[in-house]
Amino acid sequence: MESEIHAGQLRPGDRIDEASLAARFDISRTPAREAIMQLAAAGLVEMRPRQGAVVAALGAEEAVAMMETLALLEAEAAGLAAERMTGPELPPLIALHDDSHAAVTGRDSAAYIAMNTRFHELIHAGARNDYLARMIRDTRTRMAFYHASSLTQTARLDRSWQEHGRVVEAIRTGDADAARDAMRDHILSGGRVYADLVAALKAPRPIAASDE
Amino acid sequence: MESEIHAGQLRPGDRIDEASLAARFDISRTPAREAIMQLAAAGLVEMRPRQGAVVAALGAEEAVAMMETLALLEAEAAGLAAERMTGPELPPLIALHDDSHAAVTGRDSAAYIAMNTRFHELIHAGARNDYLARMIRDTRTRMAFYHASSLTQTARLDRSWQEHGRVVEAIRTGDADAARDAMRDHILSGGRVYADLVAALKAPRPIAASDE
DNA sequence: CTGACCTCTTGTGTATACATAAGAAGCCAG
DNA sequence: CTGGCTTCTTATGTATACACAAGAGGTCAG
Repeated sequence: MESEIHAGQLRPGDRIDEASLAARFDISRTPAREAIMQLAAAGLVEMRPRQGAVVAALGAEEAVAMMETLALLEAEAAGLAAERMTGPELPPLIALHDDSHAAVTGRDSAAYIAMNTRFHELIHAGARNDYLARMIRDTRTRMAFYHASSLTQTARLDRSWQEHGRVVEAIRTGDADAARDAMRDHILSGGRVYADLVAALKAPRPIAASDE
Repeated sequence: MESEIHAGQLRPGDRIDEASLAARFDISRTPAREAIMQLAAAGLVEMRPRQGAVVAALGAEEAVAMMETLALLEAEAAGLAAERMTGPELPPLIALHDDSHAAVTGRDSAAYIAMNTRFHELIHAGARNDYLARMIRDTRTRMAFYHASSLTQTARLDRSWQEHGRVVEAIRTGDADAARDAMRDHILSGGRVYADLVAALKAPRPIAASDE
């Protein structure tokens, strides 16, 4: 549903019609309405009384605020992982990082993106804080529109991989502060994501935002 | 609605019946159902398929995770406020802090709690990050049950006020790191909130949790 | 020709009725 | 007496019908 809407092509500001949605999925208006409310709760659409739901459009300030917050949350997750990851969890993380290098040299964006996702998930799990992990997930969902991974640009794969390496090393040595710094830098990627964000917000169909 | 339910006496684990809720407010089941779903989206109730909604019960690990995350978020807000609060915003914060001292010496918990809320709101506003502020609000809402302010214990008013003082001083001097540390310590209040949390989780009717 | 008012259409908000599955209670067999 | 099965109740999930408000379009007056 969420993917149906967002993998589909809906631009921010577009209206979502209950009746159309119901007809499209061959269901009644009631569950369609509930689905819209769930999207509204997730922050993907905005509901105005007596006016229905429109796909949420992020302002520049809000987008920057979300990036800033996401960097904070991811950094904390890395820091906690550095403190809390136990022995058996470390090898899989290192192995994944090593494996992902093949995707970099092979310029295989799709493979690297999948591995990147898994990489971050492993760290979230290692942080031992489900609430923090949930906030990260929610934030990334809300940014989905503007967050079409810039890892499709093969030039960024190597940079991302090196940044991952810093994170892994900090976690491996149990250096929480270093892990936080490395992850924050990774998410913000030297600040250039802000330029990407502004570019995405100005584009007629926002697609590229931050890399990781 | 949310206040109707939580200011009312509902214990975690209690079921929420759509029909009863509808009858209680003299509305149909449809809006009652929507209200329940909103509570579910806010994390206050948990919905299980074909089983209805029950008031969310926090496990010990989850409660600790939320406290840990809240401390992170509040600390960041204070740090950002130290960097971003402009001249005109500072005097009101300092004035509020000074005024609240009267509530401490007078052992007026109600007055201090109100000023405490305002105190944190001023800092959130000064952080210039609405998304961060929203996450803090949401987290506090989810903890409402276990967060019945321990500031009703007059012995903690003085400690809280002194902690506020550290935060104000750090913000006043623009020391972001100090502001973060002071706020984190304030929220966690020397770690004793964890004991409170465990106590609240064990109590038949959880009421006291953290102070601030 | 322009602007305001009226009407009509469209879609949201709400109520009610029906389908269905989960849980409880009662019954029967071992 | 106990355990399993069947039946029934109850509440959720879904569909449909109605009420109403907002916006669009047309018409009439100036």
